[in-house]
Amino acid sequence: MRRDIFQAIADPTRRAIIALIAVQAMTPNAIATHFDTTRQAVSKHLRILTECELVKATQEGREIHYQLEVQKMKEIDQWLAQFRKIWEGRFSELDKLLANMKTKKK
Amino acid sequence: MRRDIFQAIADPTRRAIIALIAVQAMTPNAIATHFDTTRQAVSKHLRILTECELVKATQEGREIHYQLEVQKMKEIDQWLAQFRKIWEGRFSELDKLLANMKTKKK
DNA sequence: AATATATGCAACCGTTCGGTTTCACAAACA
DNA sequence: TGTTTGTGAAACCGAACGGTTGCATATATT
Repeated sequence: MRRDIFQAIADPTRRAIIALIAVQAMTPNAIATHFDTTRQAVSKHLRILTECELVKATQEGREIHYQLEVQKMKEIDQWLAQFRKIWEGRFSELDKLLANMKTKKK
Repeated sequence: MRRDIFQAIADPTRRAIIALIAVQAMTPNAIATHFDTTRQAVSKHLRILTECELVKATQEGREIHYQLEVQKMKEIDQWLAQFRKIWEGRFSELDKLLANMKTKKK
């Protein structure tokens, strides 16, 4: 089991769950009504999301409320940061040209 | 085959390849030397990255140069945007409180 | 022309994934 | 106390994943 954030958000259902509970904490049953699968399948997704700490569970009687750990989402943002430099900056055009020249020179 | 960006970046080797060619375009052979797998395995990764248009191939004689399609990376950024609102804004604390109250009220 | 180099593709293999069905268990309710 | 409700865990299944080995092909090099 790899179980890192990137593997967690790879599944479209899981991304939808994340978006759902980002608004407000929800129980597995409530979440499941939004999808075309069994409650158990949703439960498995929640387990994966919990394992990589993207989601936090809070028991309340017999109900369990799952809520998004927004902080963890920052890790994706941090990984993206290195590329943001490229697509934002003037960097892009000039340096890509230089890179290509260096390659062709050989 | 799902083959969307999120599935593409789920694999750590693929993320490493992306980071590598972000700096400058590279051939499959050159890329493969950076990893502990066969050239063919890298080739398969490149195929997946190409299919979801994260990477662009340019033939040059018998060599093929793969280069990152930085634009495509923005799509991840765009998906992340909805959560950035939450983790950045004052939004977070107050609204999470309200969301919880609304849940408990029932 | 013969050989070496750069590459992709197909077949195969063990593992993981995402789903279902069945069961177990604790909390709430009658 | 018996029943309903909310939930997780286990066993199973077909599909996809990530890797390897072997082969085919086109371009360079000798």
